[in-house]
Amino acid sequence: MKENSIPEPNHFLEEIVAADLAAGKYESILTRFPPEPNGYLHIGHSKSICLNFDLAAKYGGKTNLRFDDTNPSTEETEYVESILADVRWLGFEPANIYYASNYFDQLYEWALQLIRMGKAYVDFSTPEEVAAMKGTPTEPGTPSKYRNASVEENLEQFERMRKGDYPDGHCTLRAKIDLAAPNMHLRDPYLYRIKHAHHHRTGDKWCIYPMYDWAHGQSDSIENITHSICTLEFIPHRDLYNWFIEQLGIFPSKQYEFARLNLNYTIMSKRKLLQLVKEHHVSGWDDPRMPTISGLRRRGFTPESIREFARRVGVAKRENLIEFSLLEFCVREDLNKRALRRFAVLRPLKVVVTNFPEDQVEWLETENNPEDPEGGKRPIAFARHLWIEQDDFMENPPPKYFRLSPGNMVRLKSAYIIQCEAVVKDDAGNLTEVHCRYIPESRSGADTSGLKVQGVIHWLAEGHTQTAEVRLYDRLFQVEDPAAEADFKQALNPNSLEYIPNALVEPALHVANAQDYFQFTRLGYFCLDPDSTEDKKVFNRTVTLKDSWSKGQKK
RNA sequence: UGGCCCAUGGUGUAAAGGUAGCACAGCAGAUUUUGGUUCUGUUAGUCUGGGUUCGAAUCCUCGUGGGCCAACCA
Repeated sequence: MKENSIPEPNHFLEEIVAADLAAGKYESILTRFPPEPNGYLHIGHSKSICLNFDLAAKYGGKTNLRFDDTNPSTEETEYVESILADVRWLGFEPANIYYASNYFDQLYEWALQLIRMGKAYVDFSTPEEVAAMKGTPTEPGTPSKYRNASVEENLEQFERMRKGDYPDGHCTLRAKIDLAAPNMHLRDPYLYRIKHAHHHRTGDKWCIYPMYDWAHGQSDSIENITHSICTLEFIPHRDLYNWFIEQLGIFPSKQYEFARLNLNYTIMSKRKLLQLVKEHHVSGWDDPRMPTISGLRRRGFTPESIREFARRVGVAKRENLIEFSLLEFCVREDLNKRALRRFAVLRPLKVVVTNFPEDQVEWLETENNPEDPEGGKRPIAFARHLWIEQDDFMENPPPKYFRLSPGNMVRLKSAYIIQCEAVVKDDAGNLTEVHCRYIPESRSGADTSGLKVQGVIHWLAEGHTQTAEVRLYDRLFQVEDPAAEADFKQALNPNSLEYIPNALVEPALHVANAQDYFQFTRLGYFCLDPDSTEDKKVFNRTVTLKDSWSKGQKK
């Protein structure tokens, strides 16, 4: 690649790649996304996925997906499948799909090599003993009594570990590095532990499994990964990463670290997300309130909006807590352009148009998407009996209330202007009907009435509706940073989900497909939930529309 | 009190010794048959103290604040 063809970098990792390319250090770059298949991917992972794939694509390289499956007790095939599906849904296709477990044989050979070099030993100390012998950050560690066993002895014991002569936890293989190192990770780290567990890929072939540090850098090296990008908490591991590669004399992959994504009002810990699932605080990993990719997908977020979000949050090394409103902005921006407009009345209030004939239906039309000139129009029925949103009528309105109230006029979108003449209440004093007259000369597109009204509301004609269930979501937690709470579950928002079992929607929604994105006019963006049946559709609210009215009211 | 990483408006992120910019959020206005969209304007920032320099967000340094590290997790 010629120097003048190297794209302009936009963040420090791109600068590193651009500089490496300019210096001729690599002909092309290779990155990897290395999830552990012990849970579903979340929005934080999407930052890492976009970073790795986009970085490689921008600089003419490729990206592998590698499952970091070195711990059989927490990993499952279900997670492998969901991760791959999520990566693809986001719009990325890995150059290769690999597993760290593919390299178990090689890793084992390298462990033997390290033992022969006198740089690894089998230790029969208990975890507590090892912890004590590690010292503290200010005091050096003390050597284990097994540290100076002969190469032959270590080879023999490691072979017995591998053969299954010992129960779980009986001993470990440790690297012999530096017990006085200020970096605690260099104080003779564990390489292998015994786990008589069934592995999702290798089955029962092994009863010893490599630790992260022993597996990760070498896996990168085997694949010739040039830039191994991980999060900040792995910074102290970098010395170890380099040490192993140097000792083995293998391809020198390099590790770089960036700050992971944090989103306010939610959590990113897979452990905690698993807890929410297992304890049924949510319906599953794909509950639309979850920050998982599958949850966001079910909620109605588009892959494009998530990629745009990942681009906008930037890449740097300082800790951050991104505002949820940025994600909302990204999805609204995308959905505004593509979502089909439809009328839906969530909480119906009956309107009787007193001067419209009882048995007549007038067919009007309204646009499918005002942002899309090619979007076309659809017919809507107008009749004497209508439904409007309860929120769109107030008997005693505050100042600047533009909707319907006694004596006031409002435009029924794409139809007529109506004026409220009377309200009807039941014996208990509850509002049951609003009586209005319509202005025949005010028909949309043919308005000769000369009237100016400020409010425009959505509506449906009685008998020309379908009943649907609508699910409204709010933030899952009521505090900005639930992870900082003593008990994050105490911070759960009890009102994060509201069911509206009998909302009215226009008949056109009967043919809604799972991949459709809708805007229920004036209410927000919605999508079809997989819980839908032929008889009853279920819609999820992705996000509300921006609402400068209710915002002003709350003040 | 060992080592490492970090510090720019409310939130993110640029500025590689030379006018502190952009986005989101906020506020105000214009347009609008979605109180949406679009457009315009606007509020608000270099953690503190020293030093180097003609000139410091940037380099050095004393602090301060935040984060990470002593799992048979990744």
